[in-house]
Amino acid sequence: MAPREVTKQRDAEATKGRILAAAKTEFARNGFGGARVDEIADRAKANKRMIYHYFGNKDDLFQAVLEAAYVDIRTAEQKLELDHLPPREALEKLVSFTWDYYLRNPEFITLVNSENLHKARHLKKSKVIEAISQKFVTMVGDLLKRGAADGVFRPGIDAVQLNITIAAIGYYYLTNRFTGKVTFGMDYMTPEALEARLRFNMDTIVRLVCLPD
Amino acid sequence: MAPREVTKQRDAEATKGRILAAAKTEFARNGFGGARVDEIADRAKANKRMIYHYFGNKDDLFQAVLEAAYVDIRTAEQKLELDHLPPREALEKLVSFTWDYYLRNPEFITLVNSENLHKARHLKKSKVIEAISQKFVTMVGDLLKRGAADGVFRPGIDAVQLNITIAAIGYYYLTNRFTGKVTFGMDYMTPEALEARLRFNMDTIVRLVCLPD
DNA sequence: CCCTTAACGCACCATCTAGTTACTTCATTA
DNA sequence: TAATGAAGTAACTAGATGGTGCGTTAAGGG
Repeated sequence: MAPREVTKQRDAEATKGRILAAAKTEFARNGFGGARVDEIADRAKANKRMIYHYFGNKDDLFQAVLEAAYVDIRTAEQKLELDHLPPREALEKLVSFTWDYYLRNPEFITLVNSENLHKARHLKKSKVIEAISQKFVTMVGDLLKRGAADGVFRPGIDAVQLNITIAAIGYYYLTNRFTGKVTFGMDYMTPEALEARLRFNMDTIVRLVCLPD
Repeated sequence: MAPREVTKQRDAEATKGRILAAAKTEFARNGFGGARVDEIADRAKANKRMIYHYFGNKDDLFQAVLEAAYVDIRTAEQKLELDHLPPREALEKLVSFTWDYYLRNPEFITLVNSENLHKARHLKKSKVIEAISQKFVTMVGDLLKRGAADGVFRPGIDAVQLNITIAAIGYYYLTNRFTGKVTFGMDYMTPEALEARLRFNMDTIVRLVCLPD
């Protein structure tokens, strides 16, 4: 008889998955220091002992969450297939993808912020991250070369600087929306505000990269 | 006989100042949650009791630190006197000032990050911040109007969006330099890297705002 | 020179928190 | 079906942490 997956009472993979998901939420909400292991256990409907059993300690759990988050965004980026599009459309797709990703995965931003507060001490230990990130830089570098060859992009643009800028103009807007609301008095998250920001960012990048026609 | 300021054994203002400075360092280094009140007391060479005497509790102390930080940057901005310069030079001055301020006041960035993690709950309670921030938006708005009237800036640029972008491209680079080093493999803080980033950012903003000549 | 006020210090508490010990229960397989 | 190992649980600990009670001492006015 086939194993009844549905009503399995003990399922290591499922428990690990629930812990990871709960940890992501808790770490994103409170940062590494502010996150509580007990809270993660409760949210995961798992016993705290299981966290230590599967992940070792709080630091290693955070590292696992962070690695998964990076793998997720880098994987999504690879699926963009920018080389199938004309340069300018590819550039625009990259800008709106980055924006949408941050919007749909708000945990990513907070996790990265927390990790930078700790000087990337978890990410440093990770081995998978560097390789997949390098592929992304290459992808954007290839796009820039192609656009320049086609005479639609300015030549000589640095791929890393451009990547940083595309990330920055979306990321900063979203992560600093709370203090931003106090200082500028505007709601950052209305559909109109979000749309206006994407338009502004698109304009910024196109003016930076494209040659006037 | 004149009071001997030097050898004063009890000095409320001086103690308050040392506590505030120590708190700024500790909060910036570890975030609100990670900061330790005992550590602040030690660093300030003050008794922990004094912190609660002068500032009430940890939250109120953080609020005081944050307010001081915002007052500092907004005051420095007001001293720029952008209206004494031709529009394009004024714009460039604003970009490099923002960059330099973040570089010289790394605590500012970390404090703001921590405050946003907590959804600006301290800044919200503050009364002084909104007013001085509004003055800054007005300053940039006036510059944009003047530049457009002079025919050197594109008309219709939103002052708040521009402010956010100028901040973003510097702020993001600096706050995410640790994870950035792991993912992109470059040292963000060498003099050459810093100079290259400022040049790139200047270019980004000029292309966004100025009309081609 | 005294006396009130405020700066300052010590020792302590209640609570929280990462991590552990010792145990029970289920699933698989020989 | 019995054995074995992994999944899961509850109660606990040691140390940290924000916050206080209460006593002491310096400063400055009268």
